[in-house]
Amino acid sequence: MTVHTCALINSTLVTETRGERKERTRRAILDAALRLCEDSSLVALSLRQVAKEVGIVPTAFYRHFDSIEALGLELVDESFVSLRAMLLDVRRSDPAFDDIIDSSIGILVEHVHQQRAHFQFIVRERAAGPLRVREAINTAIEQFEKELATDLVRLTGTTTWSPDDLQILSGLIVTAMVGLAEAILRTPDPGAEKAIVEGARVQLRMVLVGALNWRSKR
Amino acid sequence: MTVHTCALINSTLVTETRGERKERTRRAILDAALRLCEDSSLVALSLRQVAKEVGIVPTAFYRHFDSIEALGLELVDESFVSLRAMLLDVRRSDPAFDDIIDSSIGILVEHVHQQRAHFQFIVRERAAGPLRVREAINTAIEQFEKELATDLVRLTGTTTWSPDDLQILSGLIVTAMVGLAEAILRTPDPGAEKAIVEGARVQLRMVLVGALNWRSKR
DNA sequence: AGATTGAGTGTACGTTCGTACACTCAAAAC
DNA sequence: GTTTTGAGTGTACGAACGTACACTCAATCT
Repeated sequence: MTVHTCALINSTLVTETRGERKERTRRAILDAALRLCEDSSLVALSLRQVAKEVGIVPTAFYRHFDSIEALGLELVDESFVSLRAMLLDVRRSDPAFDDIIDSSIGILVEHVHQQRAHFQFIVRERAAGPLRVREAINTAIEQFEKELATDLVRLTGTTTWSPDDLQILSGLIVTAMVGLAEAILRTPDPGAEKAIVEGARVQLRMVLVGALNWRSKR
Repeated sequence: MTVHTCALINSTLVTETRGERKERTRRAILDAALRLCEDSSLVALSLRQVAKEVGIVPTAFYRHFDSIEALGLELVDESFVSLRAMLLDVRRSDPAFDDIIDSSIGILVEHVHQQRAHFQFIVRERAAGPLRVREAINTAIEQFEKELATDLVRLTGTTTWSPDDLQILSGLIVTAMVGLAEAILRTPDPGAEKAIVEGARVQLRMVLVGALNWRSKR
């Protein structure tokens, strides 16, 4: 004589397929992990903390990830989706030539604020995460450098620049932009942030001046 | 009827004052901590691990530090002694003008190898350490930027450069050099490292070209 | 309608954690 | 020579850790 209740799971009326439900929990785990390691690191994050935050029992974690490290790799992928969205924004906007810097930096700053947790995760785990996570992040950043290098070809024309030098310039720009993101993330005061962003603009202009006067191959 | 043995402590014949002995243990703790957090982070380092590594009982840790965080702050100070030694080397060497870059980078690379653990510690904990540790590291790096800025005055003459722009240029150079140190630390292969160092040289030259053609204040 | 599946449960384990407290015993102070 | 001091010991605790194992029970499959 089972009472056939219209089952109430997680305080939501269910017309949810099994897969949807699983995906929802999975998302909750990813979000909880991102939130919990915000002021420490993946390497100091325990499976039990995550489970408690999500509201599941510790062993249920394994239904979704093999380990915290595997979860971390997933977060890396997810974070770099944010970054790619940013790059698309940058490429889509097609400002006048001497506005490229201001425009790009503006987009970066906006994305850092909107995806603060993702950027913070990448910056932190790049230096301190589990080995595989660090590797994944650095591979992705190298990929960005290569893409930026090909973008630069379009801007400069390939005449005076060797591919090597383009790659190196690209690395310099990426380093500066990562540095800007880091600086923003560690600066809570909006006033100080404005100064930092302005400084980054000037830095990129300096690099641009250097680039325009550069002659490859010597 | 006490046997008056010539006491053997830590397998060393003792003619050690009490203070010396304490200092020795303290050093052992600092070294052990630096070694143990090499492939994780301070935030994942336990007092018990450190104690076991040193060969003392966990509670004895408190005779030297209040907490892992306090130990971390000490390691920051210690690490920056290494960095200051490097800066002294850079300033002491007084190469021909267009060798400044090569010379400075050479010194940096050498110090990164010789003080690998310290550099790695700073880079990792700057991003992922306990709040106070992160703050201490960033304060010290900002200090470096200011010092470099005053050094740059000597090189450029203050005529065409505003103080602000000098500070900004200094920040760019420091960012690039931190980036170089990070890249070296994550690159085990000496061949790949050579390419990275060469890239950094070119980057600095690009920045230098930009600087030479820069005109402050627009 | 009945059998299968699998996300989530509950209990239970051996470890490790930080820390409290009472101790030892040689160096340092008197 | 006696007292004091303090680095290091030893035990003991409750809490958190990862994980093994047997479970439930609704969605899905047949």
